[in-house]
Amino acid sequence: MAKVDNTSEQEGGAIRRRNERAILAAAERVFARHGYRGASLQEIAEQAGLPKSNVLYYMGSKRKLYVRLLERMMERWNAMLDDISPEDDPAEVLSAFIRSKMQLSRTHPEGSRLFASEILGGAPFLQDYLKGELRDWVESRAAVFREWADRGLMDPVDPVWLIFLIWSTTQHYADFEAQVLGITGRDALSDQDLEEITEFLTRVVIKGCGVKHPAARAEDSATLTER
Amino acid sequence: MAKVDNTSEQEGGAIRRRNERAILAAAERVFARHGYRGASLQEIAEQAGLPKSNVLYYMGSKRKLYVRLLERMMERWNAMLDDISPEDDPAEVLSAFIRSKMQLSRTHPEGSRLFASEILGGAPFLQDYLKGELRDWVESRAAVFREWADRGLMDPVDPVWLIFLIWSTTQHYADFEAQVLGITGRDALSDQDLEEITEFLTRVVIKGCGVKHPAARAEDSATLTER
DNA sequence: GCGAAAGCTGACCACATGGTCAAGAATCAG
DNA sequence: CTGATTCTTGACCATGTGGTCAGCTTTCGC
Repeated sequence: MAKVDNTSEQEGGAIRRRNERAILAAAERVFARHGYRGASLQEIAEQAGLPKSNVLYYMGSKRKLYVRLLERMMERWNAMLDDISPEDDPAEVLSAFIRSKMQLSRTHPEGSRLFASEILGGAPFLQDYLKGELRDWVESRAAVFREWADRGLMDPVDPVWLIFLIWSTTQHYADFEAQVLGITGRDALSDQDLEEITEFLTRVVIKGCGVKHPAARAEDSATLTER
Repeated sequence: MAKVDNTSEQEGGAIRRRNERAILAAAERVFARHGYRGASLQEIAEQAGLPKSNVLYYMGSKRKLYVRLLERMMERWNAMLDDISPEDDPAEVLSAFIRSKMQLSRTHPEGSRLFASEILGGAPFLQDYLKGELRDWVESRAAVFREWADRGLMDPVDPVWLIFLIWSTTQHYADFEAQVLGITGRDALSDQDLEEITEFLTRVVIKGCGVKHPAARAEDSATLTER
């Protein structure tokens, strides 16, 4: 029957792993570009350098392949969701937040676009994730932001809108890459551009939300116990 | 032959206008949700309450229908691109900029998503527009922003990144509506929510870019000749 | 009222789609 | 070496796709 349970990551022989990698990479590109419906297994197979039957053999179905890609992307996303506490320095947390999200757009643009395409289509596969895990995560962060505001460490802005601001601005450089390149007249954004943008966003967010003394972390955490 | 040149807007009889409206509205929804390839004329026809043949009769082809929708959206976009000059008050211009873009997301979410889907797919139909008209428009605005920075009316931020920030944050509430609703746990965003978000974004942008006294426009333009 | 133009639409076409399957080829554990 | 498992793939299928077309009805100017 040749069925394989996809529970583990490192399962299967070398051949399987190699082919699955090729398929997943190709599929991510094609799904990102054309959406779930618009993507065709034929095109994915061609970009992976395999016959269509082979794609079905490894992935089972178009739906399973798509879901697997989404899950992989959510894992990447979760990987950067380190917890924070009200004791942390707001400036540093926000800065790290923007930087890591920006790097996700940089290192996995296709995955970002895949995610965007899914949401754009009404999130038929991710609805539960959005209303569950992700919502909880946002709420927990929002609570910390509010605490900071209460302590006078930043302006009392709505934390959720702030998170959306950071998500949208960083995601923009992956999702709207074609627009960014067309308007700036470049072939690609350099590492330097990305660094510049990251600094710009960080600056606007921190200054715009009235975050206090961005470089006073060491003092703060040191004085915490003293007070 | 019953061919019609699409050059003018108000052409055709009442029947034609009514059916075209229904088709365009349905097509905008379907294209926005599934992308160009993923959308089917069958589904568009059903949502418009017409047989598929009728859609082809009015629109000629899937491609022409899609292009027409994009052009309509670009017209809406252009409609809010009133010119600005370095003499204007930065705070007021940026505020109006954010507000009008936010309203576009509000009044035409499907159109916004259609546009997003096109860009996400690499802008195969809009490349020329991006590299031409839109780029020029951005450049002209950027020049004004730089002038403001030179005059000390705002921080010397890169105007292009600032424009992208505004675009992405406002567009977000149309394109990622599913995510926003899922996370906030609402059925829809109210007018009040939108107003709140608009004020938040305006505040962060203006404060974050160090724009001087937002409400001092009259003075400024008055004192300009005196100095 | 009449003729022309516009509107309508089911039947149809070539082609692409996701998916199945059977039969052979390659690999690998013992 | 051998038997079993994994891998490979072309042929095939039902269904859906964008698009054409002929023939019909409706509308409208005169």
